[in-house]
Amino acid sequence: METRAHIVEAADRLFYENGFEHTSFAAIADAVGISRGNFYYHFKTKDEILTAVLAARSSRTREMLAEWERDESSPADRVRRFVEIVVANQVDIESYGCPVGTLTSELAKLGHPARPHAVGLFELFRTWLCRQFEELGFTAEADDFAMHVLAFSQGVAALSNAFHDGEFVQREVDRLDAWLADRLAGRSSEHPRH
Amino acid sequence: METRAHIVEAADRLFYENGFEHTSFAAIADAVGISRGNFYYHFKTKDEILTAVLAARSSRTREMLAEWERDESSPADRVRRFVEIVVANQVDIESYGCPVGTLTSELAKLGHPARPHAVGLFELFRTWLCRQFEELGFTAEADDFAMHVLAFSQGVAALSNAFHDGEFVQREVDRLDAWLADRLAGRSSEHPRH
DNA sequence: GTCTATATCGGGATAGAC
DNA sequence: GTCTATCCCGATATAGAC
Repeated sequence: METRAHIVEAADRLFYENGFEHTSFAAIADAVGISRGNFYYHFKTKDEILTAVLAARSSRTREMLAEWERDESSPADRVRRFVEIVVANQVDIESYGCPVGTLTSELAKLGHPARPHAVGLFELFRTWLCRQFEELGFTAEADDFAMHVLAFSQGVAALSNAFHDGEFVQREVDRLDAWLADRLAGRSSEHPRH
Repeated sequence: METRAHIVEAADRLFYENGFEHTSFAAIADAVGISRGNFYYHFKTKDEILTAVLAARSSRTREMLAEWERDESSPADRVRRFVEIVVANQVDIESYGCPVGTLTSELAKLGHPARPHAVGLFELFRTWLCRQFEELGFTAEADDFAMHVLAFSQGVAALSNAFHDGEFVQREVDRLDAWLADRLAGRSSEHPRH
């Protein structure tokens, strides 16, 4: 039982670092410390383990978003918390890019049936961000703003991965924070709080 | 002689659509209409053809940027021309993402020695955009602005690939155009807007 | 320059012993 | 549940004929 969780954990990391297709069963088995034969007792096909990894990432993401919702009292701070990911995960992103974006892109090129499942990870962030903006009073623009923040994260991650430039990342974070502050400033004049 | 060019052309397209690692020699040979054996007369290793594809993309990009410089008289229009790529190439981007971003990301995960060569494609756009902003009078912020526009393109491409949403793309293009207009309006003023 | 045939290797997947 | 041994296939790469 515990072995299965170990496999998913190792595969999750290897898929992120080396890509889904490039990661062999041997590499996963090696990382866990079991034989290839034993591996097949837990997962019959490579797609099966991909499904398990996606499910694990999905529940981990849900937990993280719920945690942010508990930690940060204001929706604006929650959005800022999301924006900060590119700084908090900077080391990994510089080496391997965004876990969601790179996997979605790879599965798209492979024409893999699990692609929508990977897009579902994007949707978790999208709807969560959307809700934050709705709570801030942006009923009409909430999804537009959510997608804008999501696009920010993907753009910064892609170039952080290409150029390894921490100052660029910080400048973009500051820029988005300023954009957010502008939205909030414009809103309170037209839609005063409570 | 012409066969070599055909191979590079086919490989370029297949690397973009299906990814570098996923593309087999057989698939390239098939697309060109030659046998696998003949293939090795022109390219000895897979890395060799990748180098040729990167060189082809590099010269094609240089030509495109030079063309934009001839077509558009003002630097601002040239930047807008770049921004419009995500609309002009929307169909391909929805299916395969950005050719530069996805290849750079894949080579990073593979730990491939040609990765810096792929990053060089980003640098072509970066320095070109930087020069446009310099010509607009932004000496200090030119590279910052260039990277911001580049990040925009990567973010939009990634989410366009994930969600296939043309309206999102247009909204982001409009948003960046507005940002650019603000920069241009504030440039000669002492109190620039955000 | 182009072909067919083939060597070699790695990875996904299975069988069966313990 | 875990192991070793093995099958099978696809992919890189080579040899040599035409």
